[in-house]
Amino acid sequence: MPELAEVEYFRKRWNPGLGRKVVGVRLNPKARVGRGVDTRALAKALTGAKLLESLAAAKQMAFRFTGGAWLGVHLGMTGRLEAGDAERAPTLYDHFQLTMAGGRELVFVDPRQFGRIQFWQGEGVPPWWAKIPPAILSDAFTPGLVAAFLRRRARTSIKAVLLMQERFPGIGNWMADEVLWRAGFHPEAKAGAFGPKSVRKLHATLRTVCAEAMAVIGKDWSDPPDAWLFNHRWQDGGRCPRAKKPLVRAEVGGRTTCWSPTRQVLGAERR
DNA sequence: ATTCTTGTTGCATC
DNA sequence: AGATGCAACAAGAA
Repeated sequence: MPELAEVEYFRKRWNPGLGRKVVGVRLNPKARVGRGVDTRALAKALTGAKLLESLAAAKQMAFRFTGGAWLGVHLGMTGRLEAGDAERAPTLYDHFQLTMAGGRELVFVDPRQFGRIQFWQGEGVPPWWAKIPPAILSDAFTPGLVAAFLRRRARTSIKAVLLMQERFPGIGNWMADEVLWRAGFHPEAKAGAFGPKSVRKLHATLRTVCAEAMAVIGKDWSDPPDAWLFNHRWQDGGRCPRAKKPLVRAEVGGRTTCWSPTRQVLGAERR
């Protein structure tokens, strides 16, 4: 589920822990979400440390603690963050949990366990945080970067290319479809076929969709307006909110993809 | 019972 | 060497 804006939403769900000290760390040792993590070092560093701030970028979150300790969280497909008190009923999938001074519990829940946690301690920011590519909403994300990337992935469908985190951090399946639908490009168009005008259109639409998603979903998980593709893409018999014609669903780039055949026509990308 | 899934990675192949 | 495609991971939902 979690793409750019959902991740920002979940980041804030741990806000009740800000400024508080960790009094307990629990990682389900059998859970895959802890793969590759030095559990003992993590527990040692976080116990007694104070949570100073949280950050979100792409589909990644970072929680910074005193002592130069950082906890990274990636939600995978089904992960979520929750906060509660001692009254909170545990779920089968509470794989990682921080108990904070005052009794607040910060929990990472993830049934499918495609998500994971990371840990780092030292000066500056963790390497896995520093290497996240420039955000789509940042000045560093330019049409030139998009054009160069599309050239390199020339023979791949634009749908699959938009899902590549190394250039489009935070874009997931629904956002990719939303962008292509709004910009009027067929998901199976080859990335190499995009002309300069189409690259600029794609770049601008990426920014718009990210900004609107952050304002609506990232803010408080409000329901997106019906003018978005989002509300129609999974309904059987769903109709394009602009063309009012039936939407199509098919697998493109290995993922279920939804588009409006009257608005998204192969060839439009050549301009 | 079967097929589906808003993500990523590692590996085989081109 | 770099690009491309796909199975695998796990488990709930329809």
